[in-house]
Amino acid sequence: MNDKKLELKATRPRSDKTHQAILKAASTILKEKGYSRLTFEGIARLSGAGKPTIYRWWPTKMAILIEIYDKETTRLLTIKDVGSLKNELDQWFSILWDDWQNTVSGETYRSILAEIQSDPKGLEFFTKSYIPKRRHILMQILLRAKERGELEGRNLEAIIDYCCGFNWYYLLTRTVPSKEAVGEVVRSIDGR
Amino acid sequence: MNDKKLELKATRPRSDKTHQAILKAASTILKEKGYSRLTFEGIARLSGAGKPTIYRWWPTKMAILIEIYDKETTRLLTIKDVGSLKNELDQWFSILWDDWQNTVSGETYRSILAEIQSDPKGLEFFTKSYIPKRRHILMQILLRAKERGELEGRNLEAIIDYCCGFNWYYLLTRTVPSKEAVGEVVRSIDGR
Amino acid sequence: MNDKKLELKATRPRSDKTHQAILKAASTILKEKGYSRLTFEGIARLSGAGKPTIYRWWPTKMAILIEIYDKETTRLLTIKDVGSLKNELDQWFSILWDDWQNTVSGETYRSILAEIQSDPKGLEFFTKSYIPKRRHILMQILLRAKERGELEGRNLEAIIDYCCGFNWYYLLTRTVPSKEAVGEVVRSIDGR
Amino acid sequence: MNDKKLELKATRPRSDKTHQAILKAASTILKEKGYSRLTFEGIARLSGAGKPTIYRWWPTKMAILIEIYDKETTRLLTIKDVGSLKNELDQWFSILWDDWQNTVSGETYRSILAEIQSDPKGLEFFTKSYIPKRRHILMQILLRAKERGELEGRNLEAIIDYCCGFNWYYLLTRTVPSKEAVGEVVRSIDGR
DNA sequence: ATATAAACGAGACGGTACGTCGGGTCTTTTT
DNA sequence: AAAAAGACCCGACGTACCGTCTCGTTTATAT
Repeated sequence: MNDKKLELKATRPRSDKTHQAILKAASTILKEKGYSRLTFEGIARLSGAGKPTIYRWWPTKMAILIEIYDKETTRLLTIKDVGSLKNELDQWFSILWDDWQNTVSGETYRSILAEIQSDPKGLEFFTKSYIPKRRHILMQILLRAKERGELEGRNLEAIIDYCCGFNWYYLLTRTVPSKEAVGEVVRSIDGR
Repeated sequence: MNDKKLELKATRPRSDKTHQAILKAASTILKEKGYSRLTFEGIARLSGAGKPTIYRWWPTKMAILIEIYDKETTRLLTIKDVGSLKNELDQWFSILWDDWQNTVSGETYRSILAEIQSDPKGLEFFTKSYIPKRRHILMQILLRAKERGELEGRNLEAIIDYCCGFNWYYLLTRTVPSKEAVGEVVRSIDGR
Repeated sequence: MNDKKLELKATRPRSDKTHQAILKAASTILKEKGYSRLTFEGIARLSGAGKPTIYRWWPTKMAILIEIYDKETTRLLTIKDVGSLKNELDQWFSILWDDWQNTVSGETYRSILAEIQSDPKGLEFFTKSYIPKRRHILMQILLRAKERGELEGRNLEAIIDYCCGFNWYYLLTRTVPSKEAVGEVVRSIDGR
Repeated sequence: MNDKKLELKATRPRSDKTHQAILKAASTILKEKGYSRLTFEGIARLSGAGKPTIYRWWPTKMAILIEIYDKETTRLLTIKDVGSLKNELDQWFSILWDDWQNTVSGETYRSILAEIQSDPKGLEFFTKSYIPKRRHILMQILLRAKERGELEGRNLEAIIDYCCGFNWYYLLTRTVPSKEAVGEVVRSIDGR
């Protein structure tokens, strides 16, 4: 992937302009029309790219969605150690929902969850390659807490399951959790 | 709806045979081909019914899915008071996952969650009319616990949120929660 | 085909308006843009019909071409017995080329000949079912001459071959035979 | 074209290997898949050449077809004077059909005829530059006969028209003329 | 028993989108 | 400077479903 430059070929390079135009178009459609109107046809129309060009680089809708999502959410990858489980969890929820609410990333993630219900390969990729990366962030928070002596005897994976599930529940019903609701989840983890 | 009998007309009644054939066909397709292959066209083909007949009674896919789901899950509506929060929660998780795993209801519920991502009216109906009924079951369990003096100062709605979310998380990734994972969730509710 | 009415089915009848609109559109495109621009896509666009509707009734381009051609050329089916081989042949050539030049039928027939070069089923249909009908007209002229004692010992099928071939040669090169050229062919048949 | 060598430049010469590979590939596809599968894309794939290379040297499919056809049919250019119109015509038909049947040239010529129906420039080239060369062969036969006193008052061009037409008729319907059919044509020319 | 009106199967219809093939052109590196 | 090769935009392919429509047939009341 990163050693592409090593296998030099005499060939026209991929057009970055087109690449960006396609992502932009997809993202725009998601924002303005929503997932149900996100079609390869429409992306091609709006971006000015040809359908075959899109299929060449993103064989499934999932692939496009993932790339859009990744562009918007690099912030999440680092939750600073602030010495308190509660604070770090609050920060995690806060950053996540700030993103999901204020950018297209919420609609994008919702779309990914819909998409994997009808695309087995997408499901495979998402659960095997994508989710772990994102669970990892939360796991680090929990492990730091453990080092501090908290979370004795707790099943950290299960905690992550219901934390994520909590978020998915709101996302999929197009609602936003109240501070109190988030507070309850955090309390259920750090035992008050 | 219920006063249909009052406006008597000389008219042919709805055919129950066709009604059942359509539900059967939809359910079969869900089981054998999955959500992505569940189409009105296919249901009509398999059931022998005409497409307009299906549209007359179920204007959206959601309507069919809900009816299929309801047929399979009446059991869930009653969790007996066994005097222990932990036991009742265990029972709730156990019955739910037993259903989802061993009948078509898991695939059906998963399909509903996918469907509401692209059907605003379906989302409206599901969140306003359907989810409350199902949250109610869990709420009763929690309220019974509260009467026993447990769950002091807890946000019961939020607890239900992450309980359901936990289930959705597994359902949508086509996995099944381990006993340990369920145990962790239960523990997080009843505080060990 | 003609006893369709006997096997009555309760179904929406084929829309004649659409049927005619499609033929009209195809014919217009042929006339204005030529065979190379005759596409199902374009016919659908111009006629306002859906592509599937067109494919339902005319599985190949050939089928449309044949129907267009038939609409324009019923005149040819009857060459009157005027008592003279030469006169009847002249009449045949004259009517045929009058049609081919002044209506879309020339372009249509040319298109058919191009089409059968890449559509084996079209070729099969055209040679087995269509050409014979049209050769028959010429054959009747020759048989009438034979009854009058002309064309002794001649291979009538071969005569038809080169008569038709002569016409195809001009049609395919987008030229029109001169009177002298037609005269020469006629002379070669009736032996001056 | 021939003074290319005069404008010597530090330039890479056209690769004859590639040139031959392209013709070979085109010819192979014609033989094995037929005209409808003869595409620039496919030729590039099979020959290993890039599409632009092919377009540089053969701007249209016609150009490739002509070059393939020419490679196979140099024999035809000389029909010996054997002192008899009938014999020379027989020889002409015989050599032509022997070629068309036993090499890829029949499929090639058929393809050219299809191609000119959708390529105006190809038609122009074919009728103006190519057909005359081939008609010339037949014309020489007829002129020799005329010198011998035959074909008095006949329109030689028209005779060539229907001779060629006769051949095209069979070629385009993927049939082969019988000896009797050819005999009839020859008889119609030399008047028995 | 008979008229009536909705329910029904069948499937045609105008559409949208699918995923793919091929046509020509462009841009880059290699020779 | 030509060759080579893959990327590109584009148009069309033939198919699957969508949701609506128009048919002729069936059938349980309501007269």
